[in-house]
Amino acid sequence: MARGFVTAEDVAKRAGVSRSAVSRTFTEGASVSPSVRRKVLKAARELGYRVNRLAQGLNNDRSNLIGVVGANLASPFISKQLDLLSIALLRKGLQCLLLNAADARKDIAPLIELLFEFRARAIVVLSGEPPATIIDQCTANGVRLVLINQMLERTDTSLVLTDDSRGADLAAQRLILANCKRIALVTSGSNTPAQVRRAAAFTQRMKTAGAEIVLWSEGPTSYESGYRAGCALLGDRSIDGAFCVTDLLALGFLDAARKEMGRQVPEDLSVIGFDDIPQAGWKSYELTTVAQSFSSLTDSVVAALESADQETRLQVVPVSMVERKTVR
Amino acid sequence: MARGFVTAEDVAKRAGVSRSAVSRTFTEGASVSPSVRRKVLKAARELGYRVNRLAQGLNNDRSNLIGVVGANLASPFISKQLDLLSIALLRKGLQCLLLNAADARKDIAPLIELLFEFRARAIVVLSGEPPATIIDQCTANGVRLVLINQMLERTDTSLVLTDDSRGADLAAQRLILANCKRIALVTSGSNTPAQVRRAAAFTQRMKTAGAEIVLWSEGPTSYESGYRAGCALLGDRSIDGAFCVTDLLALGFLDAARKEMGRQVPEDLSVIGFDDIPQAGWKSYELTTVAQSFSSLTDSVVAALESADQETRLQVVPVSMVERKTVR
DNA sequence: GTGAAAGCGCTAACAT
DNA sequence: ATGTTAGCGCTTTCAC
Repeated sequence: MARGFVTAEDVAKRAGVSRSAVSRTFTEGASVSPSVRRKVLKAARELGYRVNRLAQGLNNDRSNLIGVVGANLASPFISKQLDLLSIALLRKGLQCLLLNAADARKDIAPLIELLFEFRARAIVVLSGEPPATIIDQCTANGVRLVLINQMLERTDTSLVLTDDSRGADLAAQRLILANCKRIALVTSGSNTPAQVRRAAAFTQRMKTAGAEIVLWSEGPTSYESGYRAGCALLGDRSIDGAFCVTDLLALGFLDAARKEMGRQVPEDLSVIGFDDIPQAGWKSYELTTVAQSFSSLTDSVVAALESADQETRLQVVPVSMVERKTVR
Repeated sequence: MARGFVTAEDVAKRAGVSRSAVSRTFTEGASVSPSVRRKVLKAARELGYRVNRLAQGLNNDRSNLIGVVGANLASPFISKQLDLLSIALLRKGLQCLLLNAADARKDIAPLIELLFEFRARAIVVLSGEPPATIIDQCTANGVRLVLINQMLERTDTSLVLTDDSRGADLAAQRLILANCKRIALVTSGSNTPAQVRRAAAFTQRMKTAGAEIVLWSEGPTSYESGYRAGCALLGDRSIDGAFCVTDLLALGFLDAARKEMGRQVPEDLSVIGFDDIPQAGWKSYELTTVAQSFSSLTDSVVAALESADQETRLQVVPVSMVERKTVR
């Protein structure tokens, strides 16, 4: 015992009770008499006792770690999500084991297997989709899996989905209202399920409205990609509207339009984004965008984590149009 | 055994060896013959064996979890740091147990104690300063503590510090070079050690240069605070320069100057920030700022984590001026 | 309500 | 090099 951590046995000795009494005092809903309980608590406080979660977990064959895997943690959207989620988990007495999938992107399987080693209670996937075999293992081992904004249709995972189609539809309607005729649809080369859904719904709606669409889909989902899209597309002066599937793209696009291509927004170009990240509200942009509620997204994840049953819980988080100043 | 995890014993049986043989094959630098090793690996693969880190940790009295505690995870600066750090840790075979101090701010002690319960190998504090008693416990238990941008002077913790004074000095020099006479010094009401150091060094330098300083120090460290500062301060037309101790503040300040107070930047107002967050480079801002290298910051943290000795390792990460377009 | 004892899956002496 | 054994700190029957 090089390290000086106090054990339940130490506490038991000091309190003059058995070690099981100690265990019971720290176990929710175990039967201990008030007097024993008091003695134990006192001794524990004096000694600075803390349960060893490793031993606890070993015993129950599960920790109260929640595995969180995601990439792109520095992006405004993901970081906001992570911020809220980590707070919510802590409040629920759960801990957040964060695995950055930056290197793994395509294959988050090893990350999830690592989480198994820790006997994670549940796993939240912020971005990326795990292979089927991994999902099977989760189910087999009773590890609840919560996927955010993925496509997957299985009955044994929880899905939290933004209402992408509705959002894209809202954007389309607004652009039509602004009387746009020729519209840039800006997406990234990564084509995440969410982006695909947004683009599809938008295209659909525009088709029926009889507007023309110019599609751009290159590079990572970043400010720079949006900027590049703007520079490339806006040479065509007849483009009078744009829907960017992500605010980050929209912000870059906007800067290209104004700083590089001499466009007036919203006078001769209307732009709509998606997500409502904090920067969208900054005075230099005041981007009109489709907001997804960060807090209800987090709430949904937590609800999925807590739900007892193993069945699918498909939760869709609502969107709303936030009007600012980039649409006529 | 409701849950179907495979144990070392299962593997041992299948491979026809003892369970210690299994343990050894999965332990770095243990002596196993190639043939046994092969058999074990084969059996393990077939069975889908994964070591139980909980049991492993219980045995060694330490996990390979690195506790990361911080607040404000959604801010560009912190999220970038977290992104890099979580990647670096994963590469080193370490896991990141993330504790959001949003609720705890003042008192991160309970968070660190929680980390003790998990037998975290080391603790990285992204923001906030733990009380002395907690630091004692870390030392006593051999848990290395790495503090970022804090003030603390103790011999038993690792400190990673940005070269704030040098950075502030660089900013001051640049503003003097731009011939500014009356300068706004914008900081937040939270007055973190880093902010205090920057403000102090800046004031110092300006005093010797004979320039006037108008101090602002209110609200949280955010875009909005910077914006408010700009609106409040720039009514005074004689102010011709500004140093904001954080890019987020600078961006808000900049927007207030241009959008609200009718200032031309850099023509009649020079602005410098600190940090070089991604948004500082966006075309709407092109903020001249003092950059701290995110990657060397991360490298320093990892180095501190890995160093064998318990002694202080004060590492200062260098800064550099990045000239963009907000200073004359 | 309480204590004794078994066992969670693993690693590390200790023998062989 | 390999197997045997003894814990790591905890929870949970099982008697009382």
